[in-house]
Amino acid sequence: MITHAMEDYLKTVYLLQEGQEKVSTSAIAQQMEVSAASVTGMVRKLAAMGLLNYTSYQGVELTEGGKKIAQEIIRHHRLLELYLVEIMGFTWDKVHDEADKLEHVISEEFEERMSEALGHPTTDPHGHAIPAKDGALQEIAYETLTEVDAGNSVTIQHVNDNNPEMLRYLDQLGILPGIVVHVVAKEPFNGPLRLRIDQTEHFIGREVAGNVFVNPQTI
Amino acid sequence: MITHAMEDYLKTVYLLQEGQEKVSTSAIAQQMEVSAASVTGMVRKLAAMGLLNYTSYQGVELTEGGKKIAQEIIRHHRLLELYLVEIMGFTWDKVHDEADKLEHVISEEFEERMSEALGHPTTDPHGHAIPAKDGALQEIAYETLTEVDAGNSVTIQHVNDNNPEMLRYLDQLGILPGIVVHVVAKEPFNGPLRLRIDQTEHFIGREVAGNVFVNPQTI
DNA sequence: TTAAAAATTTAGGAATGCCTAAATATAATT
DNA sequence: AATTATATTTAGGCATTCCTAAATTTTTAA
Repeated sequence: MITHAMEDYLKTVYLLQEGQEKVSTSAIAQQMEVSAASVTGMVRKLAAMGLLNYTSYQGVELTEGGKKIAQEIIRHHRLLELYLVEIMGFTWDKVHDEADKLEHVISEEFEERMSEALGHPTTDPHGHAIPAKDGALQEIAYETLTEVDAGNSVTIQHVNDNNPEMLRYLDQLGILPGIVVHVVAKEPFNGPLRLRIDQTEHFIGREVAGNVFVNPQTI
Repeated sequence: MITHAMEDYLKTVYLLQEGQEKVSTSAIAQQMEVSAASVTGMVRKLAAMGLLNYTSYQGVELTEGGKKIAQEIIRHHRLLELYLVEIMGFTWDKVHDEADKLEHVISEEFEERMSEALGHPTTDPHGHAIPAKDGALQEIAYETLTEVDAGNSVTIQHVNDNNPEMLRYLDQLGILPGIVVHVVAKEPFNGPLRLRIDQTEHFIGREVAGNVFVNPQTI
């Protein structure tokens, strides 16, 4: 039987797994804000269930079965986020926490009816891809704004969704998925980035910039 | 800290409490499908938290604090049921189970946005009253169809929502809240009831009739 | 009123999921 | 290669929520 906690672990491993193949227990612990010891215990259980492969001290890797469950939960989460914004009128900073709770309890029918109401969407309000039903999610490892050299224009792809305050700030600046941003300059010593969006200039710090993922191609 | 299990206990006690003042542990156990021993344990904990009054062997009674939490959960449940039917297109037999899971995890904002989308409704799809925010729920103890004498007409008030199969059956017959039913006859030895709804006659068993609550007043 | 039946509680235990502290394995550095 | 630092696991515990079986209290009935 899959518990909510197990679903959370599988989701976390799935999202951390992008790029790398093996995920360390400490990375999981940090992401989930639980102790490393707790992760070891849970990972053993999930390995015994065949949902991931685990070798002591070597990290974990999801099996196909584990991936399927993770994708299902991520689909729930992202559909919920979009539904909350588009249909229910939530602001985009509030939906992550709400979706984190709801993702574990909604039925397949609930999922399907949300998808229908939204016209079977493919991205959530923060720009993350919504996995298709039983379809893999292949998110490209975009670079963040901090990595863009001055003088280049980029398109915002997605932003991290777990910090409501930062989301409100980004919304205020108009830094939203799909928007084109020109990086005018980057101040040295981890100084602010000077951005131009639609003739308006903004200065944002490196921490914020590191949470904004962009498409390197200029449009 | 209030857990989901505690919320379920408070909700159950609240609904059982209507009419009587004290609720026995065995009644709670039967309703929740857990052992009587489990109820004793939980009831002690809830009493220690000041959410209900409990005397050994004498049953329990919610305090004002306990009532408030119960009402909140019942409001969630019934708003969810109506939202699922009216906005999301669920059939009325599916919404009870979905609402039972969701009622514990939705935020106050989610509750408020549902209420708004529904125009601040006062009854759910099965005819149960939706408690107002911080408002008491006073459900009159209606009689069931089994108690109506032959020859009388009654208005369906509400139906029990926990048996999907029975709900589909009632829907098929058109036995829905607000509908007027004439009890033509009642066959002896716990035999069927002969009903007339809009010129059409139906025969239903006593078990079903016992789950249909009606208003004794003829309209 | 006393014995039997029913209801309720107590005792002891299991599963889940988290924790801290101590032990051990791996990686990095001199 | 030895030592230090870091990462990971093991051991032992705690809270929650359920269970069964045995003991106790209350109710019912002879």
